[in-house]
Amino acid sequence: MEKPLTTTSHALLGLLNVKPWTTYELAKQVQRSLGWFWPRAERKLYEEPKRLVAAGLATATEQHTGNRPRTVYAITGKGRKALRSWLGEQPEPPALEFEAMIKVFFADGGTIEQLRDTIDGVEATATQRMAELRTMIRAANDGPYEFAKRLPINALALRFQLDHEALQIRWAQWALEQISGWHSPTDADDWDWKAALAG
Amino acid sequence: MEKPLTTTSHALLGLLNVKPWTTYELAKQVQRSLGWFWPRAERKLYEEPKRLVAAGLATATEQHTGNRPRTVYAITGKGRKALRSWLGEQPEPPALEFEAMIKVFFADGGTIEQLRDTIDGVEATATQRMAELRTMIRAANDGPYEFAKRLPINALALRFQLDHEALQIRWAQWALEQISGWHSPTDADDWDWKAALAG
DNA sequence: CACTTGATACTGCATTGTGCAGTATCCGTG
DNA sequence: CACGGATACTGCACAATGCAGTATCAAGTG
Repeated sequence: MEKPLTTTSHALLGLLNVKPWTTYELAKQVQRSLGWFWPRAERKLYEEPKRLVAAGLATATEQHTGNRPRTVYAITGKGRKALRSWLGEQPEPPALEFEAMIKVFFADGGTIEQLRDTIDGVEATATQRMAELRTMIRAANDGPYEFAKRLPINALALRFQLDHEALQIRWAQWALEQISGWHSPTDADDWDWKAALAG
Repeated sequence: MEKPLTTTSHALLGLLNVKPWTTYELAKQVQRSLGWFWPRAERKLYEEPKRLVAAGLATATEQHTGNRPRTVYAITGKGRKALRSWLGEQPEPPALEFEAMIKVFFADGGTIEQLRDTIDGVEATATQRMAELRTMIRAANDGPYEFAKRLPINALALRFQLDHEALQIRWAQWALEQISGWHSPTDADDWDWKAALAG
């Protein structure tokens, strides 16, 4: 009995469609690229390819570096077909886990300083992630990229990530400005929340 | 031995800090509000409050509607203190799960039509979610909202959600325009991906 | 040449979280 | 009074995380 493949399975299949990888490379690559919109723990990435092999969608080749073994995974014809078919299915709507926003939403349980710190943190984190993206883009701009064919679709996804981080930065700056006149998280004086939600 | 509380525990504590809820109400409320930035399955929300009670952060009161039992949870003083303390801790960076973006990123495994459909779907989903948010805002604008004190912080979070959906719509429209001249996901002709990532 | 450090290459285990099915009861409407 | 929809849960299989633990290998340092 083969268990139905998950989104994570298909995501890895997509990576294998680019080229063969060792599990370790796969894990690093997911951190670098895929992880921006499909974050998964390293642990998972050591398990998941085995299912692809079990389903005949990939092959595993045992190799050695001296005494240390390693497994190289490659996509099969059946795998390419499964990927093509999956690309035509309706995706799940996006899911955002944003702990800092919980802290904003429940800021009435704490102080205005805590609220300010939380929003500051949002800006700092987004700024840092934006810088990481910029570094990746610079690398692609400079060196001759290994997979030139993938550059256009790569750019589509990167454009979204960039804007996503920029949105957080803009929101945080706006929010800090808004709360600057508040006395507490629940006492916004005569702040016009209706105006804040217009447009 | 009390197990350490999770982010989900604290999120529920935040809700209980607003008012007491039955588990069912809690589950519905999470779908309506908290779920936008901390989505959790209904199943979880029936389990989690028990831990709050075990830790002394909430109380559970058994009630009855005729023969049907129900549990009402309320926050305790210790719970309020735990919430206040948690609000001062560094939150995890945001995590986005965006299946459609995987399909964009690996579009070279399929056809340009699939890519177009995927991007269309992003726009449709975001448009629908935006409409849901607008409905909520209208409701708050009209009726006298039960928790007027929470309106300002509520508006901060809502503003982000609104912009988050708007970003997806704008990105999808932009992406559709970009790919309109492409022959395949890997043949973007002379499309200038560097320009797409500038700014 | 021995030694350290960081990258490579995994596995085990406890726990969180999901999704679906299943089991009731209650209430309003026709 | 039958029926559908809202209320109020539980069980179970499975997905996924996070952390600790176990090695080997390659490069640089003294």
